[in-house]
Amino acid sequence: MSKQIFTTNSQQGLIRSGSFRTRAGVVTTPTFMPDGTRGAVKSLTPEQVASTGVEVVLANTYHLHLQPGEQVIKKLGGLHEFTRQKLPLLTDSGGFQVFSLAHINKISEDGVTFKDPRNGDTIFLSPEKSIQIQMELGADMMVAFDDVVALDGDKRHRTLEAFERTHRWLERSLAEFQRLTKNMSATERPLLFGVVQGGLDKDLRKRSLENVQSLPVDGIAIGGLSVGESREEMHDMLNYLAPLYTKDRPRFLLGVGDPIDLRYGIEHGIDMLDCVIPTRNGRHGVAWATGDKKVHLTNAKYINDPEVIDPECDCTTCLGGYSKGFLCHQFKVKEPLAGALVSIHNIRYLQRICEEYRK
RNA sequence: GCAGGGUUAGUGAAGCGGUCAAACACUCGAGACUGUAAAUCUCGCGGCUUAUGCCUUCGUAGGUUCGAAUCCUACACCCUGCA
Repeated sequence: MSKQIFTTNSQQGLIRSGSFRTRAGVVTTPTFMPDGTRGAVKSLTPEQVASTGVEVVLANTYHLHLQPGEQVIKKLGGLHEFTRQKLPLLTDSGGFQVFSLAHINKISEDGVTFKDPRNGDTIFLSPEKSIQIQMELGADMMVAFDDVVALDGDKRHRTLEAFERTHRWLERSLAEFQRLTKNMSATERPLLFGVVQGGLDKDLRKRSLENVQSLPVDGIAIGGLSVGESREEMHDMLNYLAPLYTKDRPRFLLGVGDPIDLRYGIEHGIDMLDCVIPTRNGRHGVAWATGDKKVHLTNAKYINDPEVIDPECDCTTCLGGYSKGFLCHQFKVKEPLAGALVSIHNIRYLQRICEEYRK
């Protein structure tokens, strides 16, 4: 049933480079995708985002549904028109909020009831609802609504339950997706990613992957990692899954983006990754420099430093000549420009890593 | 000149006889952050440091007391009334 979506350009062992088509343009892989949760990559204009060379930007169903609501965005022309972002847009399903807001949600087979942490409003998300919202938003790529389990505490016992529920929810997500796209042409139809769960249980992970790959979804998303487990545990799982992927569809590792993990993922067959860390760290004054060295720009030692963050970097911040001294000062006086400049640098740092694997 | 009020660690500001190296906030120093409840959070912030440890601090100098940042005296400076 599933057709060939992904075109491989080169393959070296488990590492592959290629491309696939979305209705908003072609995506080259491996690729890093910054998170624009509320419709903006925090503090950056679409032009600044584009300057980093990234090809896809994320947005979030949960957040945009809460505010301003998908109907508002639809009225204002859809996500692209609304956010002025021309790059292909991928919306996350809200599944991650099942995990991150676990203390204020209630999961049932039908879906998840959240308490809005801002004002206490009750909001309900289900597989169907999530797909409907993503469709209304106008996403080019969407993710099925899944059930994510934390891996660092006493919740691991939920792994089996979440694994099973994620599959039932995927079938519902897919059915809703097919219902809403049945009249669309191939060129206007968005893409749907199914999510693999299973925690740190290899047998569950394998069955989950086989299940997702057996369905006519357009892409395979690996979820439920980087949620509290150790780096070794995460890498072990990525290594285990690597030979099990089919070649016909893009593989998206959800939420992973530390340079070390990014490389590990790509070297184990991953095509796409998203992560908040380059922008969050950027706003918090932490930049990466060649060798994955962390530069804490707020450190007192940088206040007189005339050098750019990384002389080998080709981002607009480094090419623009912004010194560590300038950035240090702007962070200390809480000027938002500093966070924006370092976010650009960090996103570019990750995208450059991806580009190295495309050769 | 007379009468009040005040002077606490980098800053502001609690404390008003023992449990005070001294609340709290900020500044400052360091760190964390992986499908963003995150321009957030954590730790440290007199000195020595392994410390439930020692030493030096609460305008200055004396005094009372077993014990003082806290009470008394003098002095210095600041603020407010009356002249």
